Amino acid sequence: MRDPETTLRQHDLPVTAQRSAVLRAVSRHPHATADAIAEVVREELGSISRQSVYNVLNVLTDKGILRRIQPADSAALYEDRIGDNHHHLVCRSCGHTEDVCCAVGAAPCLTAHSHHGFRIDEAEVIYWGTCPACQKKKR
Amino acid sequence: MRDPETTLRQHDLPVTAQRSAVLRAVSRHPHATADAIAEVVREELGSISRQSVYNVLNVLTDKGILRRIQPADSAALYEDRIGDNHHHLVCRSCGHTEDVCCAVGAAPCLTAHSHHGFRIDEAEVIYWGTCPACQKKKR
DNA sequence: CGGGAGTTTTTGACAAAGTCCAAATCTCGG
DNA sequence: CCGAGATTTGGACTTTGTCAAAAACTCCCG
Repeated sequence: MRDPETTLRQHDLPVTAQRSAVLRAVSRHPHATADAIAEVVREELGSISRQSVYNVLNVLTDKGILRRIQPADSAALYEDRIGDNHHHLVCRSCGHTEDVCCAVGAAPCLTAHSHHGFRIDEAEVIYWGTCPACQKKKR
Repeated sequence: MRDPETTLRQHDLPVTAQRSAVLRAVSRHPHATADAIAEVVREELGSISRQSVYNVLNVLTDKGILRRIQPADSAALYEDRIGDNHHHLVCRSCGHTEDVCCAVGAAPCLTAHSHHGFRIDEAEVIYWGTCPACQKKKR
């Protein structure tokens, strides 16, 4: 992603230190929670209010600059990588999350078509499992 | 599903009024929240504590008698129908949820196989869209 | 460069959904 | 019918997030 200030201006958003720092934090820590992002931003700026982190994340998500994912049993996670319709792989025991491109090219069952009269606009896929580190621990 | 008492005994769980009533409530109201289930149970039993509803739902979910789904921006929902790997269709504006059998038989991209060293045990799919009722309202 | 209108940020209260814990109650085998 | 062990209850607490009003800031414009 290009630098935060340019990104903000392209979307007609006033540039503020908080917004730039949040963007940088998300970019460097994909799949971080709002709380984790706040901590990273504090290292850069010294301080930021909890509410501002939420304000910024909400605005950026609404504008389509960030993507929010909300796996079960976890706070919302944010990521930088948008527009490529990738999915996620989440570890049941530690929550570690990784990106996954759909294994099968066209993914026929995920095409947005109509069912039950619904107008479908997105198919969200989460693969649940156990990450390598947690597999080791259990043994 | 067979009657609640039989189901409980089959899983070596002591039969209690609360458990039976919760099972009946979920069976008759698929995709209900813990709160909604509590209300239904109160109509049957007169009262039940919030904590008991959670206790029962957790035990039943752990035993595999119920399935819990947790769509973004919603409390957890519970359902009766398990073991057939169906997916869900959720309305973005009213939250209404319906079951969907995977449109394509074998759903190749959802087969549990390994990625990044993860041991994958489930692929969860949520289709997001607008239900017929909400489509009408917007026009 | 300075002023001001309109946004953002901050602070602090509040809300929803669950969990934790200890005491009271209930279930079920003997 | 008894008692050990499991379940239910009530109340406090936690986490994640939102609301609202006041203070601070951004950026346009002269």
